[in-house]
Amino acid sequence: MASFRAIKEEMERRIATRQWAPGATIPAEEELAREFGSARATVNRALQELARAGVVERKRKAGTRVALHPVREARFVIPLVRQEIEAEGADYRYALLSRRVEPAPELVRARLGLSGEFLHLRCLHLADGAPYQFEDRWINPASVPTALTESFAEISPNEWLVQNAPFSRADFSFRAARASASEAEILGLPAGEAVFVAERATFIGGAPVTLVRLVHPPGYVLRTSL
Amino acid sequence: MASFRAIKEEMERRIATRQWAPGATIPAEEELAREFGSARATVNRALQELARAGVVERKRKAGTRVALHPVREARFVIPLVRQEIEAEGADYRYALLSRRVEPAPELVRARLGLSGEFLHLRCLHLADGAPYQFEDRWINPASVPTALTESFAEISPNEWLVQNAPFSRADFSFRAARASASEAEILGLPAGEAVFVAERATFIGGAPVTLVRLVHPPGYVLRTSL
DNA sequence: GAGTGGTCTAGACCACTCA
DNA sequence: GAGTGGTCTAGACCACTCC
Repeated sequence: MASFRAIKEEMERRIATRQWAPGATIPAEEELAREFGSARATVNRALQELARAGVVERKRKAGTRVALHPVREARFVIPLVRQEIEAEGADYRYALLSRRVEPAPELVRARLGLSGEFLHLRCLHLADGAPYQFEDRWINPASVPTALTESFAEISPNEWLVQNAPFSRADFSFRAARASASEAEILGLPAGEAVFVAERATFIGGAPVTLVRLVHPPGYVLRTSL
Repeated sequence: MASFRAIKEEMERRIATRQWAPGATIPAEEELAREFGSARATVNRALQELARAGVVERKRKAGTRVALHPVREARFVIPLVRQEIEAEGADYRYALLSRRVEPAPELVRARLGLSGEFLHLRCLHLADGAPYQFEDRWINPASVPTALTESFAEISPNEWLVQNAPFSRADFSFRAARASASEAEILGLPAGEAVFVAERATFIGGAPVTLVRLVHPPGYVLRTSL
């Protein structure tokens, strides 16, 4: 009896020792199942996990090949701003700048694939009194109806949504940009300063939940390790 | 007949509509299998994927609950520059700007925890003839001795290291910055333009391998999804 | 057309954890 | 002890893709 974990480890070993060389096609599932004395489904599970990790590439009919350039994956945590700030030992404060229900602009339609009225929130997160993150958020009332009855005066949309709006898929993007006039004013920066912009769109079962743009002043660093 | 994808989507819908509320325990696999008219293994696969995505939490005997704090981690792939450029259908070119063996400056010592002579490479990656990424790299000859005999005239250190220098740990950081005078010149930008800077330090068994600083002109976006 | 991976089923046993 | 998820099997059919 061989567990799919044991089979996966043995396969990793063969790849590491180049017994299965980069670019080479490895035996078909059925043959491996015979070799390991297991069911094909078990071999299949091991191979699917390796494929997801980028160690092998699979195609029907063509078979399974050892990846030439193993794709490394990194993970990073998505912290609550508050936790991020408090972890640095700084004092966290939150301020709601505006709250409106309004039609989504083109940018939001493009990202979420939906038009109509959204709840639009703008707020500022401060660390020790200094602007740390400007949050510009659009919430889809069809997915999160209760958001319409929440004032967000005391709790940030960030924290509220974590508690009230699960999602199944999220798209992230990160870029550098020059601060717009309004962003510069809100963050207390000279116009055109280099800011770090993170954007996140979340969906639940295909329906858009929220789109948020987070703007950080210079000095902010997103870190991760592997 | 219900596919595990269809079942997963239906489950996401129930969570979205709060038919299954955050924190609530959902029916056991066997019961769901009866309801969907499928095998328990199929329901199990749908639930495992939801659990991996952080949408639900599962414990033996206790059952499956809708997660209160969905998703705390995102993953992103670390592509080779060349693949990144070619994936966009652009023409990739590489140019070595300089290659020297020299003492590590303070910044490198701080990041890698090691002083002494390093191989210092500066190069440029172009997409359709336009600067796409400026790479400033320091390689530890103690960890990668064969790097000293490689000219890097034809192959970028990026690709060469993937093939020749395994690593066991990596630290990443991402930030926005204003381009320095030399960076602006190399990338063909006005001085002070907002650039996206990625930094990566890699280690093998505790010994530093390489430190690289990658600078991208405005317009570059790091994407990931979950 | 044929080979290979993708998925589903029905049943079984195991492992963990709660009461 | 008992309930629930975790995994495995043996067999089947399907879907994609190469030839």
